[in-house]
Amino acid sequence: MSMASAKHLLFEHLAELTKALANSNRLELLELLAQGAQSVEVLTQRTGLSFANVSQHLQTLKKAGLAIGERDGKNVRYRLQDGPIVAALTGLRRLAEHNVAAVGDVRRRYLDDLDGLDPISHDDLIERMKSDSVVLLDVRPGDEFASGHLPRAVHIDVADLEDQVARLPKDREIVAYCRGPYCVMSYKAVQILRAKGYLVRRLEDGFPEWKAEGRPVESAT
Amino acid sequence: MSMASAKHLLFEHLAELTKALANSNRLELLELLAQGAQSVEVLTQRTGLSFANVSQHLQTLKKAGLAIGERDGKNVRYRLQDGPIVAALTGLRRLAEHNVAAVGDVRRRYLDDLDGLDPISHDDLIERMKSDSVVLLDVRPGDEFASGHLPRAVHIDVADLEDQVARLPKDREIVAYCRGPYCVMSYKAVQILRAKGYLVRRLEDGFPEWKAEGRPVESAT
DNA sequence: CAAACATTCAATGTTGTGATTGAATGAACT
DNA sequence: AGTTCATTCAATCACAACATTGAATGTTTG
Repeated sequence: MSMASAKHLLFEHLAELTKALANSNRLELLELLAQGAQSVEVLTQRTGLSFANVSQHLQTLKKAGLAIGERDGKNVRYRLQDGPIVAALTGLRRLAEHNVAAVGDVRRRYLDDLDGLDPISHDDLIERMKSDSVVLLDVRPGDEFASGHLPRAVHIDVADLEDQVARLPKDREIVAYCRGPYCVMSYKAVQILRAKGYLVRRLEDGFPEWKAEGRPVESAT
Repeated sequence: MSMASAKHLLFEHLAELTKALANSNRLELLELLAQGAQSVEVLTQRTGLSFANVSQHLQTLKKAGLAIGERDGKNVRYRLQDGPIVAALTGLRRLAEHNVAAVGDVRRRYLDDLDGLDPISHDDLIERMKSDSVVLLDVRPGDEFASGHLPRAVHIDVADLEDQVARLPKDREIVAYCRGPYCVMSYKAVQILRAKGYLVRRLEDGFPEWKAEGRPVESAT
């Protein structure tokens, strides 16, 4: 094999991997898998696709080395393969936001406008955590919180936030987070809390991105 | 437009962008464009594809907002659009090296074995540059060096290295770099120099990646 | 062992992508 | 103005990707 063809082979492999990512349904599945392992059934419900179609896309992801399926009783639970998958997706997302005007637009229109304040960056949060000057609020569903969350985060499902708002202090800033940059739950939480007079901001991105950067996380015991 | 469909639209856009990347020929073109602006003719020569085919792929890249074509006299010169394109590609490349065993293999077999020493990281190089304890060696063709290079880098085309080796000091470590992680020129340079008793290592990745990270560069005047 | 269930497989039709060809454009030079 | 050259466009064909359907597999439960 000549040097030139080896190089060409490399691009072929890279293209093959990229093709596995280049489908809106698979991107959505990957975002869901980034929250934690899920059965095909749950993924079918959340995406609204047909059962067989979800299974087929999962096979594609598996072949590309992006996802793993493991039998768990009657179900097969899929999860992300280890590795820099979330980092690569974040790179693509940033590129899309920069280059495709529509992407930035959609996000601004539907999400940022709900907020109005800049989200807090990961680095800034680390600083604030050192001085213990913030309270972290995880507003994802309970099972996702259980499978991993930011250190010392308080968990209140966004659906229960109105009722349980008293668990949060008013004298410290609250940083809310959820699944990722397109997840609306933390936006909603900010809305609710701000209406009640809390000092609250969103965390940039969400839990999967935080974890992918190798930052500290903890799991329910 | 409901919230759910907005989210779906987002994945659609993201998939569209990713599709533009998901082709080996376009990935190769992007790598070439990352070196600097090129005419269609030159790109045709370097890739070995047909003229019309290259043009067609370039249109695809343009539509996706990845490349720009500008008339320059008789020729149209294409270059990368501004933005985090190289960063996104680096993310994909790292993912491929991690997940697709063959990619790492090919690279090791054809490149790393030529070297044997770990490349120096960008952060480490910044440190070494502060103390002025290294000499940077740019072994790319002259025009690419002219359109941008690392600060105070010495330029010797790898083809002229044997002849001009005397321009390099033997009492300081040399760090050679070229186009990127799959570029063989810096490997070759290391081979040549090491055979002559120089203390030399490769820089991790190459010029486009360095620049994309926002690290200091300079251009010929 | 049979029934129920979750998942995968195989076959099909439709649509999209990539390469090739030759014609069309449009700037520069004579 | 007409010729030359680089590039793009339009038409075509082969082939791969996607969603759908219904049948097949394999696991738990009674």
